[in-house]
Amino acid sequence: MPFLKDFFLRTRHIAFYGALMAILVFVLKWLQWKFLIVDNSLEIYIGLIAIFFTVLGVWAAMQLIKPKIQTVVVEKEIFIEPPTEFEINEDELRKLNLSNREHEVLQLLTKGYSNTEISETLFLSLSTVKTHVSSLFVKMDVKSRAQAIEKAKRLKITA
Amino acid sequence: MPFLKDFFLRTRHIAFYGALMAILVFVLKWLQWKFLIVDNSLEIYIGLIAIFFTVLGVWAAMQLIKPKIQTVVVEKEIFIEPPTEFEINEDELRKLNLSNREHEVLQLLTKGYSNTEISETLFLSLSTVKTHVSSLFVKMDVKSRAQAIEKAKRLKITA
DNA sequence: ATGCAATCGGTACTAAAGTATGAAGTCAAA
DNA sequence: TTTGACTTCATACTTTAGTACCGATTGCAT
Repeated sequence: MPFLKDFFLRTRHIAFYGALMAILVFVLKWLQWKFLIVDNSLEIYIGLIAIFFTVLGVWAAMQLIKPKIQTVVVEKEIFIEPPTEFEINEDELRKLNLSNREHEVLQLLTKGYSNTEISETLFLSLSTVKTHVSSLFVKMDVKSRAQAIEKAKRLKITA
Repeated sequence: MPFLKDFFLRTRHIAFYGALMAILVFVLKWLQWKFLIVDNSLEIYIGLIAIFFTVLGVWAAMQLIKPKIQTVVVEKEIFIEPPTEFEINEDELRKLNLSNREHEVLQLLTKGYSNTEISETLFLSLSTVKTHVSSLFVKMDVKSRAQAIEKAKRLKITA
């Protein structure tokens, strides 16, 4: 019973437990006297005792049970990038003020996706993709997807 | 009292607890009868009850509170060479086996130039540029200038 | 409630890209 | 010299990209 050992090691709680026991004795004595008078309520008395000590036991156990510490090792892959530190240029990206959807489209566009491929990937109509792409070009100040890809790569605003 | 909720949720233990309680009632009745005869041992009786239910409470709590597991996630950094196609530049470029003119066209193409702009820059006809671009796509195994730009940038085969 | 940006979608059109095929000159290597 | 790769250019065609306008809905902030 390792928790008992821990229990006695918690010396700073001994005084508290002592006091608790003292109070308990008083309560029990009172209950004992009262129910001896009433006499036929011994079952109730015992029941109360049982409930009380059950709760006490639960409470004690909760205090004493130390949480099991489970160590999970997660392998975090880190790619070495010899030539340049690959960092997305958040500043430049923010300057463009792209909407979420436009940014998604840009990600695929810079991977060489055609408008049709983008529409199939994002479950959009070709029309919608064209709309997003056009507004992208305006915001990026380019005139073709080729320029958009070149600029996005140059400014490192894509993953 | 969340553990009470859990207690009732553990339906497969209900039968066991029921049986335990039945046995307990018998024991109590026997103790009650015995100590009512002996009468002066009520304190011992109560003490046994208290100890029993304390132990019961502790035991129950230990059974029910075990899901309290503290998980510590430790990230183990594993360094991985990025896809070995990072032989970069000259090697990959040579693999493509591009002609001089094709390489020139590729340089401009990856800068976002249109076919017309390339033709004007290199003093070629639009037709010639298209020819070069088409053979470029074959050699680079891509299907559009967008893919060509993406691949060229990825393989770092452009200036 | 009203305005606004974002999102989605459409039609219609133009521009550009891309394919296929052929022709012709150059130039180095077999 | 013949062969083959490279280069140049052309025509004809299909496909994709891009532009311009439009309408509808949603959600958010004033």
